[in-house]
This record gives sequence, structure tokens and C-alpha cells, in this order.
Amino acid sequence: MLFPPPPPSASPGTGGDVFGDPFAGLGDPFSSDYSSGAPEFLEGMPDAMAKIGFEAGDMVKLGITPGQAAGCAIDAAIGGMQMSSSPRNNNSGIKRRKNQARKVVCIPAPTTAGSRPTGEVVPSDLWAWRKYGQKPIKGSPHPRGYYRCSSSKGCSARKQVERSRTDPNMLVITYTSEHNHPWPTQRNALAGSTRSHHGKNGGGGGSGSGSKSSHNEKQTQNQNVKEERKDHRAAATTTATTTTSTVTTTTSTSPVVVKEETLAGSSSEAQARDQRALDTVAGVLQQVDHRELMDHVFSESYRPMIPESGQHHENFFADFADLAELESDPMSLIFSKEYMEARPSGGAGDHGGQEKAVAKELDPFDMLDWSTTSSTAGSTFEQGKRG
DNA sequence: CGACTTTGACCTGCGC
DNA sequence: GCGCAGGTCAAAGTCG
Repeated sequence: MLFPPPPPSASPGTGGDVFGDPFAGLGDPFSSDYSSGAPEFLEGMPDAMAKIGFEAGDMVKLGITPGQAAGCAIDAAIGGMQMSSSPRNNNSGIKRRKNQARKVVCIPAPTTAGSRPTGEVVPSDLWAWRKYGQKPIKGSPHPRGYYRCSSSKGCSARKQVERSRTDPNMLVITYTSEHNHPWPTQRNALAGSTRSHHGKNGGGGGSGSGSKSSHNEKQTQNQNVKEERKDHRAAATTTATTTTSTVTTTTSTSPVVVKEETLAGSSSEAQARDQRALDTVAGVLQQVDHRELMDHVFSESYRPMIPESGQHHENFFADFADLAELESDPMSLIFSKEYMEARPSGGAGDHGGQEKAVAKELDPFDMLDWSTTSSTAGSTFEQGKRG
């Protein structure tokens, strides 16, 4: 996600130190009376989303709907502005380590793919993560999982995974610290891929792929693939939602349909709130030309985090496309789809220098790359654009 | 045996 | 200094 520097009006260091306070001046979205419309908040929604770096392209990249995006905007905002569930905690902000740069990513929660026996769902990215803790979070019905990078011993990269408070179908992933090593070349680095789907109990079963031998990974993955395929057919509704939303947001057509699918099961109040937010965001999206959107998605902001050879990228994309087929994982699904769609005008057969450029720009890791903010004044806010 | 998850205990930052 | 709540540690157990 692309996080622009906070506007001068933002107030870093007041709990909203990551984003400033994206809702500054908009009122507290959680204390707003939605039954009466909360116009000041909704009117400011697009601006609020922009403040936290939520752009239309990000929604396309991640295959989420405007409604979900709005929810993520809220969730991301909560990250810097804790819900005022108690007088003591009144917008004081959640506790966080000092000088910790963070990046918040919202993605559609995988349905059965990547799910654990406990029901927890962890999306795949290509780093290897090892879970080291889980905590119930005040104000959220869902626990937060804590993961650290297991690819390299000295790597301080961490991530937190929790379900969106506003949309259980969305996952809010917070990345902390950077990897100090190249990303794994093996395709086994699939955080969230299950070690075993048929564990006897919760312990030992579950996610994490880590640095186990690729042979074991493949074995497990192949098993999972079969089950996932089966599960995905069963869970066609949810999966289709992810796919459809990608299309509808890029074509700016009838996002309401998507919203209805994605919000199924929400409370009527939440639906009403999401609907209003959706309408607002949809209005913004409809002003965005499809091509501009795609241009943005595959724009200069997409630079490989770690320079690799062109050959590497070519292999990577081949692998990734392969994975997309196998996994039906939101990330791979989205990426493979968009990669194909965004091939240079010549189409799939258009190779050559342009392909290299595309490969360079389409590094999927930039999806999760650092475009961070930091509580430290004067820090870089968009590391993803660093040379 | 090594890597993993789970989970209770402990640590830490922050507001009062 | 106290208490709250988020973040981390580490022992126990599982799995291949």
C-alpha cells in the first residue's frame, strides 16, 4: 500500500503516530451516530482514505471492494486511533514500540485456503513466518496473531494478522521492521500454508511454512491444494466475491453488487454504514478511468524491493502464476490476474525489453513492500519508492 | 530432530 | 507508582 506523508494537518505522536490521525477533523467514526447518517465522517471518507494512503489502485491490487476498502480505512485508522472503549482509553492510541516503522495492509481473508483448524485464516505472502504469539485485542472480537520471519535467524521482520473489525472478510496485516535478507527463492515460503490440515489438535497444526524442506512443503501443499480446490468450490460465493470485486472495481460498474456479496452476514447497522461508505468510495472510483487505474497499479511505485536479475523475475512470475492456479489464494489470484491483464499492450506474446520493465514494475513483493510511516519525526514515509 | 503452534506468564509503554 | 493493554517469551506438545 502506498502511504503518502501525512498532511501538515495530521497530528503525529498522539497515538495516531503512524498515519497521523486520518480522521482528524472528521469526527470519531466510532462515536458517530450512523443511524442519523454521520455526514461529516462519510463525506470525508475518501479524504480519510487518502490520508492513510488508501488509493483506488490499492483496492485493485488487493482485489477488495470499495466497501471493504472503506472498512480497511477505518481499521487502519484504528491502528493509530484506538477505539474509545473506555474513558481511560479515549483516543489515546494503542501502545506500540517506539520508533517502530509499520505498514498496514488490508487483504481479503482467504476462506478455507490457508485456514487453520482453529478457523484462523492467514494469507500467503512469500516470506516465511513463524507464529510466536496471539492475543485477544480489546475492542475486537478477533484475536491478533503475531508472526516473525523464520527465513533468517537474524531477521527482525514481524507481522501482525487480525481480522478487520469492520469487515470480518478482510484481514489487516501490520508489518513491522524490514527483512534483512533476500526473499526466499523457494516457493515454499507461503505464510499461512498449512503444515497439516488434519492435525489431531490445534497444537502443531496450523500455519507457517518456514524453512522446512521444500519436499515437505510440497507434500503438504499438494495435499492442501486438493482440499483447497474442493473447499473453494464449496466456498464459491466468497471466492467469487474476491474475483468479482477485482473486476468491478476496475471497471467501475455496479460495485453495489459486490458489496452485497461481501457484506452478507453483517449486521444491518454495519451494512448500512458500509453501504454509505461504499457509495462514497464508489463515487470516487467512478471518476477514475480504468486505464489510469491500471497505470497507477503498475506504476513506478512498483519497484522490486530487492534487486534481482531479470531471469529471476521471469522465473518468479512463472512460478507465481503456477501458484495462483494451485492456491486460489487472494494474493496469488489477484496478482496473476492483474499481471496477465496488465501485460503490455502487445499482449501475452509481447516479450522483449518491455517485459523486463513490466517484470521490474510488477514485483509482487512491492505489494507488501515498505511504504511505511514511522512514529519518528522526519522519517521516510514511502520507503517503497526508495532507490 | 528440527520446526512448528499454542498459550500462560512476563515485559513494556503509556495515561492517569 | 499503578493499572491497563499490547507485545514477546518460552515451555509444552505435535508433526513429518
